[in-house]
Amino acid sequence: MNNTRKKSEKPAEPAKRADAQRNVEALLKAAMAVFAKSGVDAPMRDIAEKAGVGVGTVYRHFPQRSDLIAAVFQQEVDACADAAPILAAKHQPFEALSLWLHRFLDFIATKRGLAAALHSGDPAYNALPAYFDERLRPALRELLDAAVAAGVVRADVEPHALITAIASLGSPGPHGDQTSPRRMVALLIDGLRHGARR
Amino acid sequence: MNNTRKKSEKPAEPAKRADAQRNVEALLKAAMAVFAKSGVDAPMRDIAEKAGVGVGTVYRHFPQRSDLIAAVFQQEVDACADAAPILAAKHQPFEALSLWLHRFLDFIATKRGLAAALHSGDPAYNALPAYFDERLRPALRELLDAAVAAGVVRADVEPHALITAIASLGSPGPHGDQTSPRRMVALLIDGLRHGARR
DNA sequence: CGACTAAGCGGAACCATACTCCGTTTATAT
DNA sequence: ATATAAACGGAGTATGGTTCCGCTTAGTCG
Repeated sequence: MNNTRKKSEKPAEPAKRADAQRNVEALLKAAMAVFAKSGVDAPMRDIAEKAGVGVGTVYRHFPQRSDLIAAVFQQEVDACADAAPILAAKHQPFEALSLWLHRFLDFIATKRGLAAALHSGDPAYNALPAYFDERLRPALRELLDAAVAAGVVRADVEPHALITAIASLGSPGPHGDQTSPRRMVALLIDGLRHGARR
Repeated sequence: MNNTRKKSEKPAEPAKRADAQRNVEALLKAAMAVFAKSGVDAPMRDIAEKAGVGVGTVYRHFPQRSDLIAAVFQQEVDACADAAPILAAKHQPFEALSLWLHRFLDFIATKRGLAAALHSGDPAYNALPAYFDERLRPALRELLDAAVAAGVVRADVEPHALITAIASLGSPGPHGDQTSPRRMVALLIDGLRHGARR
């Protein structure tokens, strides 16, 4: 939880100051909370205040609002993807899969307004969907393959399709669906069992 | 093109002044142009200026920005729906269908940011998707039925599904598809011919 | 046709919020 | 302990939404 950097550190980096490091972390945490409560359009001041820093500091680390949003988003995607192997180690294949899908749904549900931001055409978000897919698809594939190997879910479901489906179930969109996303996802998961090898 | 009012006029209306009427029309026209060029987040002042009125006038007729957006949207949906019978009268069934689907695609393509607005959770937009469907589905159904009756397209395609599909092809969304929407729609239309009765 | 009246108009003024700038603070190296 | 440059904070600036109110003018009535 304290370190999301997995890639090799570029030695070119002149080693950030300790307080700067702390502030970046505080900002990400604060932003995550504020975004969840007020949506991604929440005033920057609120985030700065919640993190206990000045707005100047926010802009030092995240020159554009969209940079902050993207950073928070990536952090949460990372957390979600990282949860997959942990669940896989702790549970039976099917249960791990089911738990993770609900975990992913919860993640989507906190994204009030993020879908809107993604659709806004702002080029700052162009890389996000790819990252989204790049991280989550392999995570889900592991879980799915394990469950298929155990013969408890059918083999003809694409990870990407599942992710997309749950994402759209989780965000209320213009389709006016009022049914509980959790129920719908549960239904979807039941569907996975249908036609399993065993 | 000069009259989109189809419903019966409420006699309770105290008859608007002629200049007010003109201004509303000018505003809708200006807003349509500005939205198409700069997206639905375009500054109100720009719209007011383009329409040749003051911002106060905009707010007189459309108290909320979303009211203007909704009005423009409805007007364009009406125009699109009204195009269906005209095309049907002028062309062979398949050609009419194809032309209308492309017409619809063009409509969607001008909606930079509208999808985002719809997803924003603002209750002002809650009624729009229903209106969207209510107007366009019957229009498409006519065209589709005619084409099916002529035996040139398959019979198992739902109007709603087609509308949804084209809408998502037309708006660039987070799926990162870079392929030309026109090409994709053409493909979709070819798909409609597959399995036709004759 | 001219006066009257209120609907309608325009845009200055106000307010909220993104983003910038720069004097001050402070972590770190020597 | 001192130097120094990175980092900080928040006042300041720019932009755009929304309100308010004195002025204009369409429609009416004598």
